[in-house]
Amino acid sequence: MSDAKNIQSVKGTRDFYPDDMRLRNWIADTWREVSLRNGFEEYDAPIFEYLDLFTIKSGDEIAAQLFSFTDRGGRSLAIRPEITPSLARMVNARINALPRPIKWFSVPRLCRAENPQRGRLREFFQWNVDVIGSDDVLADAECIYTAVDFLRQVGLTPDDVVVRIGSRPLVVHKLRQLGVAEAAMDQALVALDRRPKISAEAFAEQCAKAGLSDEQVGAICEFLDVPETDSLQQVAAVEGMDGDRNAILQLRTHLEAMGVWPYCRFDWHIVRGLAYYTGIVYEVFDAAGSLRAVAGGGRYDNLVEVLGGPKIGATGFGMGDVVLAILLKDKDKLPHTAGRLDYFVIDDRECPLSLVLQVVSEIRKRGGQADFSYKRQNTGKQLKEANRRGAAAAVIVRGAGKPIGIKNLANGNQTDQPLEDFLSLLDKTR
RNA sequence: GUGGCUGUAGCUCAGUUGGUUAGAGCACCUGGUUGUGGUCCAGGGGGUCGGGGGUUCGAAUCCCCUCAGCCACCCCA
Repeated sequence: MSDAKNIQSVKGTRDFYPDDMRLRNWIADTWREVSLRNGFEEYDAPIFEYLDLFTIKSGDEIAAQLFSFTDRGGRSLAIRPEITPSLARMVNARINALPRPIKWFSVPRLCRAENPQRGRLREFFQWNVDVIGSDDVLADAECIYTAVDFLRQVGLTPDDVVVRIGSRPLVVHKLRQLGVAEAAMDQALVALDRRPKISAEAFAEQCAKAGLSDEQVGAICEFLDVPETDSLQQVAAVEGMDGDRNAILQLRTHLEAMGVWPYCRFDWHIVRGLAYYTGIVYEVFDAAGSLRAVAGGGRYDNLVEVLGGPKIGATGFGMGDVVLAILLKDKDKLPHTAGRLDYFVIDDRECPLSLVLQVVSEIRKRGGQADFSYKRQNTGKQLKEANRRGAAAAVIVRGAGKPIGIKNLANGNQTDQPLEDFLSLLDKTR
């Protein structure tokens, strides 16, 4: 092995040791629990797809951001950077058979060939929640409610996180009123989306590139910058967009009725960078604003059609595990999980190993988590091992026909009883 | 993909203007304990100083390349 090489994990990837895996499972399990109680059903798709599935929606430049390869049959494939296109593909395939609204969620593992930074890796997990087949703003409200339901469940309060809600049609409408050309619209929105993240000079440059005049930039910024308390009157004053205005007003009414409005606020700066959003959009941030967005989403009524399906309304969001974990750690909301075991079986005195193995097997047969020491050593050592393993209790076996001891390792209390009684108790609590 | 900073045991870090065989705490393992744990005491394993090359009598230390992490761009589905 003189030519042995130390191969490290690939840039932007993570190893999940048992400690890390417990955290990952806790996050994913909580995502599932919240999804299910909000009426969403789980789906999944292949981890790689035809490259075209991803480029159709977002253009060829996106190809630089994903891991693509050619298989032995010459097919251009890519590891999924998001799951929404797969979702659209799956929904399209059975569009006439699925009862609507389609409320689905997934916890896919995704890969993007980006440069890793704090809160951004090349491989990560993302909770996706979508409602397809409804134009009603109730669908948007349900998605936002589900996101907040999760945040609340893990102990985050309105002091910790905020859902900033915007409306693309509102901003587009305003830009039209200001005389911005349709052709410049997408670029203008991209500039506005970046505004909080870049310098004033860079923003001016972006706007100039989009063909906006200084007057137009000044007017739209003035419109976006109003205090949140005035945002509703502001919407009411806008003319000629009744449907989208009503959606905004109803959204707030629904979220108030569901009791999650304290987590939310209108913020017209939120327009999302991607072109395919068509309605209400939102992003979840930490209150201090020191991290990237924890989650983001909105309505995308054209996407299913673009991917070869009927024109059908859709809305949803994604929440990544990386920023979320950082936020939870900052806020001291991570669960203190430890390796756990129900019983650690110990042999006392001259108890034969075969009896220990029998007891272990009987406990396991009844669904109890049980383990034992591979070493035949004194009771003290075995108890030490039991403690190290995080066992709730030690089962001390003394010999055939003799009572066993059940020692609670948290408080040291020990009770003796016949093995049969112990096992039948396990049967009952099973 | 571009630039800046960083890189010493599993973890947190020492390591003095380059100078013997690179250290500490925690963690891990073993023993003290023919026998009821967490404490304590003693001992031990584990690092080619991220990797490669160069300068030098001599490199963890200086130089170059590379890999990775963090940060700023790009991008953010």
